[in-house]
Amino acid sequence: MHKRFDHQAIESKWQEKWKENGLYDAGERDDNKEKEYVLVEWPYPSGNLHIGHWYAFAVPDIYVRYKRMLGNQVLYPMGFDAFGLPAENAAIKHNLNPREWTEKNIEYMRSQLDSMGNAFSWDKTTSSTDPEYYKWTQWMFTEFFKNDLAYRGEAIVNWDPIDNTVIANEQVLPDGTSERSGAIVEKKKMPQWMLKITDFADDLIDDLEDLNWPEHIKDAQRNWIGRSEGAEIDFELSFGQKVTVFTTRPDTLFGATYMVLAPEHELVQKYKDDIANWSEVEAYIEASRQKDERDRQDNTKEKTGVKLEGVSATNPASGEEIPVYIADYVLAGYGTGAIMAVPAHDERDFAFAQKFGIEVKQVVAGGEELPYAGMGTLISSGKFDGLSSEEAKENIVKEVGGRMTNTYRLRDWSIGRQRYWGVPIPIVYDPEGKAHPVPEEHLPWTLPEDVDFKPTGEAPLAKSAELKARTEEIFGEGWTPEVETMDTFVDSSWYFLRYLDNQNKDNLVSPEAQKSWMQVDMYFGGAEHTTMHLLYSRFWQKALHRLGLVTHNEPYLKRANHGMILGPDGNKMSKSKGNVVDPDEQVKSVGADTVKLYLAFMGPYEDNSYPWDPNGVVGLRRFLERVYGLGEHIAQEESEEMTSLLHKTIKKVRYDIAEFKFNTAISAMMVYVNKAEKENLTKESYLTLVKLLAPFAPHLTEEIWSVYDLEGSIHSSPYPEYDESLARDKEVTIGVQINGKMRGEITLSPTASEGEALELVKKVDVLMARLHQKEIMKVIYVPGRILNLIVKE
RNA sequence: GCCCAGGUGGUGGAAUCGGUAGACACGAGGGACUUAAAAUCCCUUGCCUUUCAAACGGCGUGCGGGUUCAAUUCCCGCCCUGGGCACCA
Repeated sequence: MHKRFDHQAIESKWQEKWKENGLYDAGERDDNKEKEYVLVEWPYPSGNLHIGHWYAFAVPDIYVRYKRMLGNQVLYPMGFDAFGLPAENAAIKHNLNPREWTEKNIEYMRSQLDSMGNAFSWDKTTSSTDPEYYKWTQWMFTEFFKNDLAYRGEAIVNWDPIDNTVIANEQVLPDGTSERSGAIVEKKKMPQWMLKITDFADDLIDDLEDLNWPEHIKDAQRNWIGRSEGAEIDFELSFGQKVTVFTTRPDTLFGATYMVLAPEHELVQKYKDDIANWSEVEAYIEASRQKDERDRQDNTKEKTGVKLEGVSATNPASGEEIPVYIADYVLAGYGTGAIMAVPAHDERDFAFAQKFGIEVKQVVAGGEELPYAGMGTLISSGKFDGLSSEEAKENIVKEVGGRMTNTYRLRDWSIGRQRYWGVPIPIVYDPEGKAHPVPEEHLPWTLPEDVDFKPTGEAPLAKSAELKARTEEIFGEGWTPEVETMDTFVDSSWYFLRYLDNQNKDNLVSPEAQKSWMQVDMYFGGAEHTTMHLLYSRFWQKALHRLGLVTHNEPYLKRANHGMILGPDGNKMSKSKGNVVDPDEQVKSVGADTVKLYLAFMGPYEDNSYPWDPNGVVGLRRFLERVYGLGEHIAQEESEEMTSLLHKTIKKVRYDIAEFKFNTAISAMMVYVNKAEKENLTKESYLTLVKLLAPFAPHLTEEIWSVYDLEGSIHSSPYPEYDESLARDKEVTIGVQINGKMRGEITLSPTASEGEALELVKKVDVLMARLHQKEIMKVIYVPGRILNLIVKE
């Protein structure tokens, strides 16, 4: 019989008590305890908690509580990533200040987060919009500026015409639309604040080696950074100018029969007087500029380009004169923006050469037909004939005075945003237009309030009289403020540091606090951050480390991505589809413990999506009621099997939590409860079960703990240990195969001998009938696993 | 095209080292209790053949091969789904 409990009364009662006692505060670091820093991605305060937040915060809480009960001092902080466009857009819509809107949301979300009953270290909380937080965001930016890691550069940027702002490469989706607004991204050339993430490209790849991250996440980062190993080689143009190309295949240099410059290549404009067909060339440049990024990247389209009449280049290996083209299949932003084209050994060059009637010269023997892009033996390459591609590479580069080098897909991170609700970039310009960092004494360089922030494409801070006056007052007449704000990914690139020392007025984080808590031991978060947040924050930490501002070179030791909770129909939850599951309603009807337990039970906590099943939730509620009702099965004694099963269960639950396999941990406890209900169990065993369940259902277990009048909180009690000898089976049932087919089973000690096993077979009629008058040729016996009898048919 | 992850009952999933495939939960079917319904309890539930019932029958972890006494697990070749990258030289 299930025993119902009043989850609303129980949950609010314990949540209040825990809060009163500060039970989960991280507190002062106690060096007698091992530390564990568990991080989850801080939420944007949209004003309403959704089921994804539950999945992201309540399930890791199982691990957090488990670690606490193991005796670790655990830091499990929560804060708010509160700058960004939604607040600004909501403020425009409701005609109020983004700060008001944000603060109201934070307050409300805080109460929703409390209803989860998680063991958050609220004493360490912070918010990106708190001036005491963004003061340090700005300070680090000025340090980067002083050390050439932040710079103002003319760059081709991604312009989002809906949000009216620049966005970073990482924020453009593969289909050329904006990750935020969905707008088709336009390319614009404009001055931009950039961070030199490319300086760390090699470190960002190489240091992955030592991280305990899933391989697929590392792969995705390596891919994103896109290191390719090759060489830079100089070609001389007919009017004496040198052009450098990048190639991964210097071994094919003798086969380079033409050269291509990107339409945006600076030399094209510079030497327009030398180009005989300039008007045609100019028209092509204009046309390719008009194409949006999607068209330009569509490699299924026919190649286009224009020959630069009157211009030629010299192949430095063969000495041959070769024609020069501009074509938009060569990208200005990658490599050197110029290529040597080898039609015989590159598919794209081949297609282009076919169309324009350019010579195809094979220099690598290998494939049956051209173009052949593989490696092979060199031919028609002068003194290099007969060498393998690999051998030839460096030799040829040396011969022509080139240099081996790497190039990367990764671009510097553009962080300037032409919007209001963000961290002001702490830069002022002197009357000559030179940029200066705002000195530390004037930080935080506050976000002005006197701004009409409706998006016009122009940065809203430009309209602030206060900011302008402030700048002139501090720096002098004619000085002007920078009016852009920072990408919100900057805010979240270092929040894990501020949590450690959230009250520190003199430093972003003290070395002592870092020594106590760094690095993040376990970082749970969404898969969508693999090439954005995770890459940015690794860069940030490395940049700080290079400047000697932090103690560690990498922020996160271990990482697990989780997936998404889908609507009951299997689709992504959305208001328009009407498939949104409201966690508040669920908490009200079945309770926080049940919601958490259900989310943990759906499947392993990994990058996989699960549909919400309204019936499934009920099953977990039933389980909790059975645990609650199990108190009525308490007896003076219990069977040996019950004791053994308990120890097996403890072993499995401990193992599974450590592996984030919360689903099988729960099912193991279900198995135990199912059996205990049919028999009896001692009070001691019952309370052991309750402790085992405590990380999964913190409210109900605390309630049961108090009913039995036990000291303190269950969540401060030690997690159950198991006795290996009791957890071991005395008897096991194993399968018996005849010629590899399962034909029966026998029950015996896991250490029984082969002879004993064969004796037992004789007692099984079914098996004996099969074996009748047959000779056993071979016996395979794996104790505790299988008995396989090979007979002559 | 390249890189990564995955494909198991009606559903979510389990099988930790190559050793009884389908734990646990949901759903479904049958029964008990009830005036009735809900809740709860008990039984059945991978598929197929034959059967009153069944099995000591056959099949079965995307498909086709292979290794092995034994394969969801290892190897080779495919197909499909999801994710990342992509005119990146």
